[in-house]
Amino acid sequence: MAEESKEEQKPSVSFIEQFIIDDISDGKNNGRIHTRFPPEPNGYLHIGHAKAICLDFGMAQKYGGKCNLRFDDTNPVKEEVEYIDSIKEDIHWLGFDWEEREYYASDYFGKLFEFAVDLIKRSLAYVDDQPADVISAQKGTPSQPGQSSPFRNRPPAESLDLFYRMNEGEFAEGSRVLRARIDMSSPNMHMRDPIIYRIIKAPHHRTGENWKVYPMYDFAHGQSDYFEGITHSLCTLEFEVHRPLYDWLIDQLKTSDYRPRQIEFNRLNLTYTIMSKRKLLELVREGRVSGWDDPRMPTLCGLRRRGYTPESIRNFVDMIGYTKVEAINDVSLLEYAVREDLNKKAPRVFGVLDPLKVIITNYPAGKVEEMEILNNPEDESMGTRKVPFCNEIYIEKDDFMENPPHKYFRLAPGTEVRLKGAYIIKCESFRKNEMTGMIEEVFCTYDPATRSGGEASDRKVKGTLHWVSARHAVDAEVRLYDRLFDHEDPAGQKDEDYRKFLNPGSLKVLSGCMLEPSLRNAEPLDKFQFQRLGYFCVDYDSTPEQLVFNRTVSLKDTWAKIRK
RNA sequence: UGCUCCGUGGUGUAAUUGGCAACACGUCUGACUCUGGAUCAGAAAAGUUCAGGUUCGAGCCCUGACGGAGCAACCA
Repeated sequence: MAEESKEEQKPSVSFIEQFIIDDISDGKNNGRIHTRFPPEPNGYLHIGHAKAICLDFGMAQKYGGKCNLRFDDTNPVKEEVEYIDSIKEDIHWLGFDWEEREYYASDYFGKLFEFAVDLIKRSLAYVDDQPADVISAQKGTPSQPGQSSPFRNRPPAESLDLFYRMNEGEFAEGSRVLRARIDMSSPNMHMRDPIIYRIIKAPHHRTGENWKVYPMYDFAHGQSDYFEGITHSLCTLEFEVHRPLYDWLIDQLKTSDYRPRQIEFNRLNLTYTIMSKRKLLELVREGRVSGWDDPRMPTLCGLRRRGYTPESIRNFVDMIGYTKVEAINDVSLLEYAVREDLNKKAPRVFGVLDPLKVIITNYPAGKVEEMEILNNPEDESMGTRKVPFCNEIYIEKDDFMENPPHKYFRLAPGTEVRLKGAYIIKCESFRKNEMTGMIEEVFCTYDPATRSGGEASDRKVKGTLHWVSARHAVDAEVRLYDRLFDHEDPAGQKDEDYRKFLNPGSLKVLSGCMLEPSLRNAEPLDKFQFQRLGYFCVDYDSTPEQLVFNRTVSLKDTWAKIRK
């Protein structure tokens, strides 16, 4: 009888979703839900943005609303068109769409200017002629109240005249600003007559030379929300202290019951990486990574190149949730999310990264058999493929040991292993290079009765190895990636530069890897599981002549643990 | 020595309008397997930062400590 409560168990919703549900039931904004994703076009999107995107678009989808894409382009000196296309591409790749609602804060420069003029006329804003350092000093400190500017009570007509002339280009950058007239002794620094307009003479990527004054974030964001009819303006925790200003400005602007509401949630932090756009840019500029889409980067283009799927990122974001706690999430959860997704989707193939030649002495030298092998045991509808087998194959170097330790299940002198999808082989002898001591070739015999599916194929052996026909294998370069940093929280160490924690072994390039021939025509971003090794995807650098694979993530290796 | 926010197993999140703490990752163990890595089963692990208070009963409410984060850019 305890059954009923179990199935009634509702999936819990985040505090933000609860706010939305409450707002709908309270009839706020006529029950409309309208969100926006507002990136500043000054860098590439990273997985932290994915968390915001999934929320903004996800809430709109779930509650029958809309989500706008809005570029927050209020600072022409920091922003570049280059980033706009990449941002749009990444959002689409993640699986979301803003339809025709692609907006720019710069679309509202005219309306924003009018609103500023209105505030001046109502004595709620004034032009301040003081330099930045003086204004800053007068603001006081978080624990001491600020002091009024001598221009605070300037007559509106005078401010108005000056404001127009600022926009004509008459004054130098930094010589004058427009300030909202709120409360210089507010305990909230953002309410101490915040600067809302400054003079910038650099050309804007969309409005060109039209404007000489540009609104600050606080004066543009909430107002843009208002102009677009946004109901829920979701942003990260550091904007919490801006909310009173957001609300104050909306109060001055609104003419009906409609008003947007700002709600803050915790930003995503991941172990062993950094999320700051500025630092990511440094890594790119200093050549510490190959670019924004280096597969070690937490950027969406980097993750894409690494082999991550949009589904895995969405599932990851779903698992970590939205709260107000400043958390640092474990990358292993992200890795789990890709493995889980790729396990269902990725065809299994054989790839030998560190080849060792095995010669099967009793197998006819000229003979080639086509072994039919399941593409994905998790999903038989993915069918089978033919893999050629002959008397010379490659196996992984660490799948053979001359003097095996206890519990070693792989190939060693006198032992048997199964070659997956083919035969059981027994190691008879091996040849060592006298000079280097390296094992160069292993000689085995096979048991013809043990062919997979054959009469003796159910014979038990301890180990099963992946292999590749030496005569049919295709050569490839394989790039093995590890965490970019070897410290859990590289950016969070006081007095320690994050670069100090760069992991020197974060990229290992392997050449001369041997892959099964079906991989010859693989296209960039095609994803596979190299059996017993991990998930790999084809890199953009790959060509039919020189295949290049990236390791997305390894499989969990318990033998590696036994060894330790 | 101001304001705002936060404090639940190793990590991240849950806990119906207060009813003796759940899920996932990770860790460990076992089973099974033609992936030692798939898969399956199980275990250990917090008594909810601390101290008071209200209550029959508090992780949830109140007070106070302690700890952490953010805020003093003409950045967003």
